[in-house]
Amino acid sequence: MQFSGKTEILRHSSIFSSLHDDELSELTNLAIEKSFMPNEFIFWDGDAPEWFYIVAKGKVKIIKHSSLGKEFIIAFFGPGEMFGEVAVFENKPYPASAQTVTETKVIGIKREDFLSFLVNWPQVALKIINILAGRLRDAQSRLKDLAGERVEQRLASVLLMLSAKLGNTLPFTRQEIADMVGTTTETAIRVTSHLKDRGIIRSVRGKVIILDEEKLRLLAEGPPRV
Amino acid sequence: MQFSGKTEILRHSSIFSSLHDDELSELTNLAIEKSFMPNEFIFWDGDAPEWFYIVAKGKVKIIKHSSLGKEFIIAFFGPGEMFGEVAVFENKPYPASAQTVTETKVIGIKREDFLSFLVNWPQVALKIINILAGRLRDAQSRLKDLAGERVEQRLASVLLMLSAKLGNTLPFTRQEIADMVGTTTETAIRVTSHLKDRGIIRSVRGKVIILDEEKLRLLAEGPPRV
DNA sequence: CACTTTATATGATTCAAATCATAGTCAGTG
DNA sequence: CACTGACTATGATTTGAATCATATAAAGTG
Repeated sequence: MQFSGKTEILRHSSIFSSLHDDELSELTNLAIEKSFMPNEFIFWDGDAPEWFYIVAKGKVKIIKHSSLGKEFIIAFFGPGEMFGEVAVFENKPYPASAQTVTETKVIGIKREDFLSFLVNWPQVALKIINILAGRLRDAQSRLKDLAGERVEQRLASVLLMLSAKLGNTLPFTRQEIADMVGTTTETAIRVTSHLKDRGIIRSVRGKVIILDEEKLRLLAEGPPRV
Repeated sequence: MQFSGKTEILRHSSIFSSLHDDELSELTNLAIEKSFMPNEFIFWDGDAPEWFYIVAKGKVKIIKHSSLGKEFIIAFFGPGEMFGEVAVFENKPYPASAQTVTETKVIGIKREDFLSFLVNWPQVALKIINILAGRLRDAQSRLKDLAGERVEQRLASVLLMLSAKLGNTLPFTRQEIADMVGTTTETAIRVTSHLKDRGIIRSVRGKVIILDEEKLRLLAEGPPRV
């Protein structure tokens, strides 16, 4: 049996890792590979939910635009992570847009093919439930932050959430951080500068390096009770 | 075969409606009923995820508190709706608290029992995926609103979301609306008064009645392009 | 039925963050 | 290697909404 790159990618994805070779090759037959340049859109908010995706290579951001055009970043996804699933499982238009950040390859599976496959593989369904639950947890935590916390706290929370996933070096510009935190670029710069002055982070062009996770956590958890 | 109230509740719940009598009675054996007075807590943010719940009667709100104690309402759930699922599926502490609003009865199923049951009933798993996807869609839409829209728009969005589920008469106080919108009670009162003056809603103590859904939708979708 | 509590209402003041403005710096490109 | 666009930086000003302060009205409660 010979495996293409597609199979290997699926094997290492978060939701299909429990499948064995023959199941994987069945799935591979349903999957196609697509390549994108940086900043290309994979789908737009409102498009019909034709495809379910898994990132093979690169980085994808899921975004929504406010009524005035301001961008809000819901999530970044890297190799092995699924996206587009909300639309596919509900059979409603994509609720957000997916745009590449770097040069990116994705695996796409047609909605109906994926759903039929899912019926026969309950353990994949359970894995998906697990991932959706995690994403819901994150979303609810961010909702609370956006509704009730100050920018500095929210920014600290976002940095912590990212570092839990990516480690201490976070490859994001202040603009991207602002769009995740729900603030402006200027304010994100001011706040990160302040964190830098206090020795909590180090800041390079296009990167933020967390130096003192403990202090950051204190910040995220509440205002300093002076 | 005789069915208790529990069975009938499960039969009419969103996730178990596809099950047949013997499956339902199997499930009923795992389920217990609990009753709560108004404003009682069913679980607290941070508790161990022992139980998965379905509302049998009454109304439950899922809330998170900001670092300063401000309450944010993630959702209200009524008869037939599940809650506590995020914690159960992730096997991590509940990410929010569940508090009754009215006198309430719930059906509880032990985490392990429910997960074992789920393994054997893929169609229930698929239904859960569907519901989680819907909740994630809502959460992401609210994230965008909180990050980028003004209070009036956010409030309009929340009213629309509620009316899609509950009809034109919304049984919530301004305080509850404020806690869903992510604003203060005073501001929620000011904004709803303004909507009332414009004939978009009617406002009674503890209730908001939507009169002009179309105008409300325009408000929610963007600032009037003057 | 007096009394307390909860909900609605509205004005005055403050404040965090957005907006507006300008400038320096680094990276990639022809 | 000059040039252009993206990124970081910082000051000045404005503003939407929070906060603080009262007041009235409706709903429970002993």
